[in-house]
Amino acid sequence: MEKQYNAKESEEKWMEFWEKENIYKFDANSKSEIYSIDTPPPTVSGKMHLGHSFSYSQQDFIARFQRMSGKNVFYPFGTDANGLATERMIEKMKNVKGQFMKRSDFVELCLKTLEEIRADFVYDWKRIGISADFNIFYTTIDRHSQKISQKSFLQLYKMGRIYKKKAPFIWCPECQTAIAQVEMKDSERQSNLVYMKFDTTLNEQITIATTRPELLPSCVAIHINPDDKRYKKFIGAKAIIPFLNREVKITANKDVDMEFGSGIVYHCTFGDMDDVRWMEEYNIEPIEILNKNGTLNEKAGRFKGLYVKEARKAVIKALEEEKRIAKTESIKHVVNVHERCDTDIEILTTEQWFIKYLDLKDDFIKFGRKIKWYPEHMRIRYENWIHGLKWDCNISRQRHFGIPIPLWYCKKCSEIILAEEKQLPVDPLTDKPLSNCKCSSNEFIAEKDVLDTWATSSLTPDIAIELFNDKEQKKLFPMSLRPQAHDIITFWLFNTVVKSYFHHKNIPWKEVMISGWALDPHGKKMSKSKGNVIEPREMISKYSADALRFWAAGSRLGDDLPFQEKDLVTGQKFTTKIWNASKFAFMHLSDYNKDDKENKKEKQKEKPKKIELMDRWILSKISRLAKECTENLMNYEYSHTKLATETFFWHTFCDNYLEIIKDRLYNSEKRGISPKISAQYGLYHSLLTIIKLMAPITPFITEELYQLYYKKHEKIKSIHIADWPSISLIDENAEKVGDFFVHILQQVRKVKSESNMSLKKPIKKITAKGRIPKENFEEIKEDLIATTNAEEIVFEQLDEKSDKEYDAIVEM
RNA sequence: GGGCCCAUGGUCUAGCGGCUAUGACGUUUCCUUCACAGGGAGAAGGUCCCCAGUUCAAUUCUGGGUGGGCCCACCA
Repeated sequence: MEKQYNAKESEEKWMEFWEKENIYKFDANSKSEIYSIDTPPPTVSGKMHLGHSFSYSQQDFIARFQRMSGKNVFYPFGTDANGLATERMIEKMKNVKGQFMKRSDFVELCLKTLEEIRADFVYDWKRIGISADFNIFYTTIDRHSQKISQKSFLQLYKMGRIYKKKAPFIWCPECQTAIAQVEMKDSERQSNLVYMKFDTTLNEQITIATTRPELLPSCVAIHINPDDKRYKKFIGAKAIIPFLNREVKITANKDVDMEFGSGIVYHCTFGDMDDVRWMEEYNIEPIEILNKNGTLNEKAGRFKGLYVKEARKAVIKALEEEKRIAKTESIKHVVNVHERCDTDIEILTTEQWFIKYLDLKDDFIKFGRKIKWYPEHMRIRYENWIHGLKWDCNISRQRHFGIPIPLWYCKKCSEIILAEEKQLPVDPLTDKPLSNCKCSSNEFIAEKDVLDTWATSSLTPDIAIELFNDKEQKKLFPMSLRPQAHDIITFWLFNTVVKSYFHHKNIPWKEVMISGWALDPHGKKMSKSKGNVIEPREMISKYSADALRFWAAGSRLGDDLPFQEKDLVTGQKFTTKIWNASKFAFMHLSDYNKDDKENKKEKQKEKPKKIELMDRWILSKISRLAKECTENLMNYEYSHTKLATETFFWHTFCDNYLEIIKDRLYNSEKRGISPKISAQYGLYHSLLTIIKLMAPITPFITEELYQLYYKKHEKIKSIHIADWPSISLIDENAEKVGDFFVHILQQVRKVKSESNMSLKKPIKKITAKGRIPKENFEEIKEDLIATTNAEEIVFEQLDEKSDKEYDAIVEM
């Protein structure tokens, strides 16, 4: 055994070993209970970040625990390669523009490129020890996923849940596609609030403040709060739009904030979703002036052809020329931008596909309550989101790369012709329907839109399960667990419940575990723009994957944890310590079974006839520990397992137990062979239990130690498929006596330390006082003399009146 | 504006109606050739955010406040 543990070498070795030996392979034919995990497929655009290593480690603790507990773990791995994020990455990598290419060519390029980078991307997950079965692999864009996603679309269509509608929706002029609510993010910026003067039919001007003067040609009404005494008189009159000399109504609207700007709102097409709502409420016709690429159209009159930002300047200039600007204020405000490209979003009326689901809010909440949430309070976020839903789910995107919406339109009668399930996956642009239209026409127009990423990612349980045959599928659904972080409860989790509701009339998983986030050292979110991003690869090469996982086990499930590099040192120290302790143990266990011939016939061949009291003590203590850890892990409380095992290992096992048994191990000629075998027995089982309890958290070092010694006795190929410890050797009296031992030992150490003595220095006499039976004291006396290095120890029984449980008088 | 979570020695964290409040990092004194100096034995360091209530008893339960984080909505 090497003097020092080489984490890098060892971790790479075992990572390859696990893969080669198929340690984590799912056995579809096994009769064991299945534990299935619907893992988040990480987005391939970009490297693994620290947040990933945090939450994936946490789910892996559970996967490994369940596997060792005898479950047949179904743990597929997928990547999310669908959607805009990927499209943009490929465009950048290959220096192309999707919109100038034939769709099929572009998609082919994307698929090819993804194939090139996949191994490198997935490597990160393997490297931190994720115990998924990487052979059960999917990407959300492969043919298999396309088929399932399109099938889902067709089924929903036939259920009457899908409709196409022309409606104002959030639009990104840069990507030129509709986007979802969740794809927007806030961007705070400095803008000018321009106070514009409009003429009115009352022959008195009104002043309106806006940050978007360029929308002026699209103004359809002016809104004033009826409670506003300043402007009340204008209600019912008309305002005249500058440059266009168009009259618009001035209406009463209670939604108007009298405090903001001048207290008057000009209602445009469309400044925000309020404008859309008001349009319906007041039955006003929109005047759309924006093209899909963000330029103004002919309805904008003299501003036609300008991009929004240019138009803003031009309108302000024109207003100035007519002396219509009262003042300009510089304000800080928040605008919505597309999270992928940081472009200001607009609201445009386009034709989009929707899933109708607003009527099912109550059912979704009911389903949410059928799932067991860890931690429980995360369910409230889910319900909150559902309560706040205002629109049906938009699922169409006007992009090249994505899963095509599987239908055509009849050229003659405009009838919709759906693809048939047997022809999936289908691309309407290159494929044709299998039969003619009812009107007997065989000419079709392809639907060009593709499905939004979430329309597919919400099917990950189906995608994974449908890789198997019908019989196996039944065993796999609903899945046991959905692990993920809390930020995507509102879309990925929610959308998956929705799809499962429609397709299975059932919840997709029985339990969900929601991880927190890895934050920067000051408790702030990590982001590229703040420059506070920590690279897991760097941390792994500097410390180790085990150290990183050890850190990830340090906070309760659901809690965010600020990352501090020094915490990785703790994990690293742990691996060193357990390496050294094992080195010691294996040295003393090398002759263990050999010396034990007399018992070899029996089943428990290595069990000695008499187990010494202090060995019964450690075995009893560790039995309790194992039980506690098992219960904790059943409830996803891996942090308790880590803390309890770590503390036990370091203090109870290393500082005390190893010191106590040294004499019996080293000096068997003096102490006898039987006490030595007893110590070996205690050592063998307590260390093995510790290694097993830590195996889910630090899989590499524990595998290394298992392979070095235990494998030849335990005969199982890897510790990660060995049995979870169910050791049950509780001995209350041994615990009581052992605790007495430890207290006396501590007392002696304290006295020595306080007088600056070496712990090895002999002492004359110890008077050990306690409440244990005298005969038990005799049993531990020799160990106690050896461990404390005392010449003489006398025992005194403490009586009932004493306020102390233990006491020791040390004479030097 | 709405919701959720969190608040414990300098830093991070465990915990619980009653114990001297857990552990790690850091600080500090000493020890150490026999697994480990990336170690061991000690020490110092806390009004368990504030206020009120429930209780024989509150760091723990309830209400209010303050501060932080996240999600959602709004932002003319």
